[in-house]
Amino acid sequence: MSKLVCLLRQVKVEGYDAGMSLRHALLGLLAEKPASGYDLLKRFETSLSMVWPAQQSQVYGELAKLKEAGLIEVTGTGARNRRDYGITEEGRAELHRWLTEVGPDLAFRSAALLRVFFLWTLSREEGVAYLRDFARENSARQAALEQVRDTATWVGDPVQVCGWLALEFGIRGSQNTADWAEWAAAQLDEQLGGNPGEEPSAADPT
Amino acid sequence: MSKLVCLLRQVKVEGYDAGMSLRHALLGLLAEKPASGYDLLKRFETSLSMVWPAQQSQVYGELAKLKEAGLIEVTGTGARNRRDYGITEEGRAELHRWLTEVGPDLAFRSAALLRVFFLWTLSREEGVAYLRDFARENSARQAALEQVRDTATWVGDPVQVCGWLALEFGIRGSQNTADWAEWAAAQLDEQLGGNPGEEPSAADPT
DNA sequence: ACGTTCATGTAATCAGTTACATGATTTT
DNA sequence: AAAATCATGTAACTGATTACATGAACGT
Repeated sequence: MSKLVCLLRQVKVEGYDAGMSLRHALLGLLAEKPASGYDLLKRFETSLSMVWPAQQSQVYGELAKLKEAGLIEVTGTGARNRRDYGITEEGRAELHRWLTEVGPDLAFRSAALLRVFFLWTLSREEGVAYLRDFARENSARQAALEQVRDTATWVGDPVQVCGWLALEFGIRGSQNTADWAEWAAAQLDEQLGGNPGEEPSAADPT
Repeated sequence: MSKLVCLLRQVKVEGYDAGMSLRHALLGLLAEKPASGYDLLKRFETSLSMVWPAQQSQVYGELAKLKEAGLIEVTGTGARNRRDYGITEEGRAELHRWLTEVGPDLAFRSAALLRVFFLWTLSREEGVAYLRDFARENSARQAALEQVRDTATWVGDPVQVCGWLALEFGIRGSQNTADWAEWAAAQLDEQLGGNPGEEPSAADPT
């Protein structure tokens, strides 16, 4: 087995949260003010899409479960079969528990980074192109997020402040990833210097 | 609707890869050399755990499907019912397609970051504690990964180089996240300055 | 009248997690 | 002989995605 594999045995990753993130995301949104499934859905398509995307069917399904569990309740109805949900005291308690008692969760999945492990199967040109493309995509996102940040003011409202903090994470993360990808492209270009052709580098079969 | 929500409408996130990442991860690992399900499993528990964790049941199940699809084949058997799989030409072609034709995928999920959106429901102390804890966890991971990096040499073998690039991403990402979390804790402390008690800040109900 | 947006749901499927189950081989 | 490790699988369930389906209200 390779060195990297052996060494990484020390750095263990604990499992993906205690699940239930969508459930708590809905509670968090409803803690601000009552809303319908349709309203909540739009939040998942915009502000929350970067950290926790969710589908329409999932949102409506989860709302039904939350109502069943007594964590939210119907607070009003409107035109077109609209139902507004509000968070209950039990719901607020559960949200608080999730935010304070469940330790932070470092787990994440990235298909883009997974591919980096297998870049050696490509030619040098292809591998470098992949990394440069990744860098470009991240820079583009960074620019878009920065524009959002600079268009509004964030002080005052605590709800807005938290959104701004998350946004700033997105900006820094995109920048960081873009920088890394450019660096990695240069490294790959250098390390695989003696392998210019279409042929992927041969694996050492030991 | 709040400003953040409106503004973020511009920054759309395309869906989570074209799925199938585990499938391609297995192909990538087998592209290096033949291995058994058990061998592959250990890779997912170590080097790949940071970017794409996978369970035992999932690995064995996916191997059966890959074999069925003709992307891998049994290349040998050993003691204790062991079967070694090797990648076929079709498998290599599919891996190449995944690495080159499917554009990079920026989507990711983070329960930790999701919680940041709802930190305003906590007292200032609780919110700041959450962020500082997050910073600490990320610094710890950074240190662990740096130790791994500094224990081995990475030049020469292209397979190792790619692992090293991914490892470096983990280090930079952890550092970046830790820095952000410390900064965010300070911001939260400052912005919510006038709210020292146990009481969460009231939401603006407009 | 007609198209769009609002608004909710269901069904089928796939991906991922946890738990259970079994037996062979190697190490102590 | 017992314990640990190697090695594979299945079953039940939860979480997530895609597609289908419907209808009310609003704007033009």
